[in-house]
Amino acid sequence: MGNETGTGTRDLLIETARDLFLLQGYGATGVAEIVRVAGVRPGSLYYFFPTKEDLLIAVLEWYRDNIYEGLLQPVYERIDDPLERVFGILDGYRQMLLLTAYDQGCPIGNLALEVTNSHPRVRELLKENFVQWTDEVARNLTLAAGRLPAEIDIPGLSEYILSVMEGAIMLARTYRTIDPYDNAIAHLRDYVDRMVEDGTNWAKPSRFRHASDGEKTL
Amino acid sequence: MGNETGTGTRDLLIETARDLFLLQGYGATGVAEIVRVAGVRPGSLYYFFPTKEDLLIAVLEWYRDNIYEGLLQPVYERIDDPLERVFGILDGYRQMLLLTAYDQGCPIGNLALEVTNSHPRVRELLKENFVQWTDEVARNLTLAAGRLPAEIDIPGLSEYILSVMEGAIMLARTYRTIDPYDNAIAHLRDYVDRMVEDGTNWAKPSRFRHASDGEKTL
DNA sequence: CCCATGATTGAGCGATCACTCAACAGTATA
DNA sequence: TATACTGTTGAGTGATCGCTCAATCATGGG
Repeated sequence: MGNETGTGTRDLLIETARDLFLLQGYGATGVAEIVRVAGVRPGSLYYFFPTKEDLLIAVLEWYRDNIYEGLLQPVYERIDDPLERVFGILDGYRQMLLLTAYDQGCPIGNLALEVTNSHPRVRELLKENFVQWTDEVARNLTLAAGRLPAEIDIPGLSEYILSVMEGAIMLARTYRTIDPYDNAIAHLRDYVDRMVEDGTNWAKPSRFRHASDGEKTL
Repeated sequence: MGNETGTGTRDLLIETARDLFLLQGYGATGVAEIVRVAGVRPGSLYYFFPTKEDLLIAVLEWYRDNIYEGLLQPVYERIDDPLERVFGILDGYRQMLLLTAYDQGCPIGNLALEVTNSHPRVRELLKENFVQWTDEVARNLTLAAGRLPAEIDIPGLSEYILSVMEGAIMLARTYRTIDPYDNAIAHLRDYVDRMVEDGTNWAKPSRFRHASDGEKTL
């Protein structure tokens, strides 16, 4: 973490690229723009990063290493209840959408669909970020497990929550209104509330009914 | 639709761009590549489309005008039950993920996060495609309304289903495994099943939190 | 002092980017 | 045949792309 040696140019480039990638995407952000905003010359960038993709990797590593300071801590300072902390995290993305007028959503989700077919290391880091997010949600759900059905699949539910959030951000950014996000979180809240209040009646989602599995459904 | 006049070059360019945008994204696909794959010269493209963005607009209009043939009809031929038709549509995306080895997800979702900050007409068409998809799901849910709670917000639930699907595709493409998609659809199936099987006990998701019994929160 | 090392400079590389345009071909109508 | 209109051609535009590199600077140790 603390890069105590050096002049700070490397960190400056990572943070500049991070912000520009978030606003414009990876492909739409040129190296020339990054170095111009950072106030350095192209050679300096390529002294630290062999390619533009290595800079993207460093940005994704930054997100992975700063999830607590940037995402969790502001929520955990306000909220103690583990279940409400999960919805607090979701509310953080809501604030981001509103404050940036839907220009910024989830940094990882933005990049995920854009660079999925690129270098394996990039995909690996996208996955690491998603897994870290999911694990943190799962940790909170485990702390609230007393209120949830015993047979609940906490990792699966956590991943489901991530799916809902990413999809809802996509719709909110496209529509440029918060309604799709609020609608999705409300449904999610209802789903979780049902587990809390009626745990014994909760059916573990397991029956996979894919048409591809053969039988014609009527 | 039936462009009976002309030589077909315009349609050929739209379909070629559609396929390349789906595989590589909008920004990563160059005009030179489109005309090379289509077997025409750059001048022909710019005879029909003033800018590359106008070609993207034509592609989005194509998706809007061909949702039935490309997405719904293959499902509706197999499945009659309106509720199962919804999950049949979702299974179509599952097949796409598997058949393309996670290279192709939802064509609209791919573009949505990439070009959200571009020309208003593009955003408008992305929205039109999402709304059309949601409306079709809502139509099916309405046909199945007899099995659903009377007070259910069908448009809201339809939009929620779209959120879940788009987020699940994002995760499946990043992880390069179908598990996140199956997990999300299973949770969605469970959510809908609960409404069908226990409609009277279903509460409209809005202000339903920690009803009567002891408050543990904070 | 000298030197090694880390860091920076800035001109400039070839390739590709979206895009242009004057010339021309094909076909139908007059 | 003459005119008009729809497409097509392909060389070529300036700008920007990611990236290179020999030269230079700053700094601390021996």
